[in-house]
Amino acid sequence: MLQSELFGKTLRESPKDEVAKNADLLIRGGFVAKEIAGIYSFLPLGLRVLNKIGNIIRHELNETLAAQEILMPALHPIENYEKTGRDKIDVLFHTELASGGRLVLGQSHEEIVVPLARRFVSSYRDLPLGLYQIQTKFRNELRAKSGLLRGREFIMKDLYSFHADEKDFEKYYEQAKIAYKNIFAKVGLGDRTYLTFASGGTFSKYSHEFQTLTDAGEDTIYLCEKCEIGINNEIIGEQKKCPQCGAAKEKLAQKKAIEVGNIFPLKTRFSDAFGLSYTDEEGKKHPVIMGCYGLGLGRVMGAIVEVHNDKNGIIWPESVAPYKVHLIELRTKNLELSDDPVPGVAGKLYNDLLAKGVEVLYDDRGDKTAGEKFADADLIGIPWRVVVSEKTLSQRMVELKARNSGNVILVPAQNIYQRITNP
RNA sequence: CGGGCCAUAGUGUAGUGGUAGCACGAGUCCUUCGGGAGGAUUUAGCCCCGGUUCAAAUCCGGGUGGCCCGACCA
Repeated sequence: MLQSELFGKTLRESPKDEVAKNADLLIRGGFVAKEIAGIYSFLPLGLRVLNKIGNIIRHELNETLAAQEILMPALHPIENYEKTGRDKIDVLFHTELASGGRLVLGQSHEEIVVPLARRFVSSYRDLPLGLYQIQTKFRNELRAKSGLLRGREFIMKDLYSFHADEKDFEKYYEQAKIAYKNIFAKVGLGDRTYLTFASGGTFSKYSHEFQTLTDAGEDTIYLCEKCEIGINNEIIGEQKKCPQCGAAKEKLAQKKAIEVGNIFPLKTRFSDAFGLSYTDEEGKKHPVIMGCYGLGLGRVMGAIVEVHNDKNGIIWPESVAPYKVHLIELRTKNLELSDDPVPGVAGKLYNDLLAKGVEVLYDDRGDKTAGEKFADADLIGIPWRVVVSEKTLSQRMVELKARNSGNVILVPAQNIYQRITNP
């Protein structure tokens, strides 16, 4: 992508109405733009990050959980919610059809996916089944806050699993923990995201959250260093100890964290409500056992920014960075463009990297000073910065800088690919 | 939903009753250009409604919106 043509611009100053670091950096870097509180547009850079996160999730759910991706509607008939008693949930947005039918905007999709599954699931042979989607959710939060961390409209992955019995469900649930662990590791949050015990509500003793440690988080968890798990405030309040090893509350470390995902057993709560059942080998009918697994993409993106930044801007983990390489040309002073070797070398490197499948943002802007380009590169936070200038070309080299370590080396242009693929 | 702070140009700000200013951005020109360059010139603004006053960005009332704290968060 030529940066001269990129939609969105960096801002020199922090927006005055954003305190949250994630919103500040994402807005200044040109990743997102705020529409109203808790509702953001994703610009080209931000969308690329969001899609990277989404594809990591897809890969993991497809491979580890054999789940299948679908896409369900955002508009839901309220009748389905009346069947489950969730029509009274206060975060629901309500609307209606021109013909008068009442609708709600989806905040979760049990009321859609269960009737959907009922159309096709009738035998034990149809189970187990995992269905997921990545889709916009709507929650009429009383207070949106913390930038992308708590929005009123947000992209979420929601997975629903269907099982013949408890045992099969539990097996899948444990696999889901592994899949989630893999996902958070891949997006660069692995070292500070903890499986956390939370209340199971009415249908189970526990559910589990995935909590990323950050002071920007709105939850308080208790960390058991020994078990490497967290315990949610509501659980610790009841039990005063680690549910896994029994360590006393006083031995646990109190931390601020943001809930980036959750998984929980639904048992038969929704299958009962919609009559979702199957017939076993002996012709007997049983309710389907369900689990539900959520993961907020925007929230993950915000959490990554909260965790990976310095005073100059974002430091994207390579797996989710909008581009792998930020190629910067610094044109030579006192030379006509046609006499300047810099754009030619930079342009060739750009095309060579593209041909090898490397994602490159090419800062070809001719009217920006070096300082401005470097400041933008730091802010945007692409992992590898490559500078082509009169100075580097005088040594027949280009400069390679790692955003995370700050290490700078001079290498021949043709060695860049090898350097960034085997650093 | 309770409480607090706030609302001036695309962004950040100054202006506390008397002609709305500055910086950045954006446009044009010149000189610059390896860490947010300099000069010239142009562009663009008082959230909305009502009230007080000769006169309101400024004071008062009511909206709307934003941020923060709390409550809430299947």
